[in-house]
Amino acid sequence: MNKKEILKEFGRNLKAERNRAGLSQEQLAEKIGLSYGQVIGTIERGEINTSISVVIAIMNALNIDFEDLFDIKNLMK
Amino acid sequence: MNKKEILKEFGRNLKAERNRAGLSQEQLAEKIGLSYGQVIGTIERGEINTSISVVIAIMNALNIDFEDLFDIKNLMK
DNA sequence: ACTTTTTACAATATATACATTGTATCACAC
DNA sequence: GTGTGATACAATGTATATATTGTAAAAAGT
Repeated sequence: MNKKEILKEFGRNLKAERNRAGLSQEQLAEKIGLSYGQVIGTIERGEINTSISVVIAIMNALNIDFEDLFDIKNLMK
Repeated sequence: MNKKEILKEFGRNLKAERNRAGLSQEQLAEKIGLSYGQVIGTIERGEINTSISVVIAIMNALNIDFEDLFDIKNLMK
């Protein structure tokens, strides 16, 4: 699994989890301290390789684990 | 736990896991496709907020889990 | 003591994430 | 059909991670 694929799957998972939590991109952005919801959009589309601190903030905000965002079994391939 | 503390603990854990694997900063950098070992040094000192793809590459290279690098219980506080 | 390896630290250049604003489209409610 | 909220997408500026090279010091081995 290459970097681009990892980021795309991360984006898909994030979108699903965010919707499950009933939050808009804007609401999630505010919750984790990002200035604007557009950033969440770019992450969900797999366009940017965001920082570990943002990922952790997302995990906290949505109350989910690393495994909910990244499929470990696939990562190792 | 704020961002700076998270990055510092991440750095400490990374250093411990890297030593456990018997790799130098330089060797780990090469293994995960970073150009130079200095970058590993800055991560271990908690100076930079690196990308999720680098963290995943580290997990693969050292054959460890997210929990080995970040203490989930503390992150939530 | 000497050599070798590893790590720390500094400086500069480049790539890219993030901030900010604006526009357009889509979906849904009314 | 109109209005409203959510998302996609573009452009520009700023902040920061990474690339690259160099020097120094600390650590480890001989």
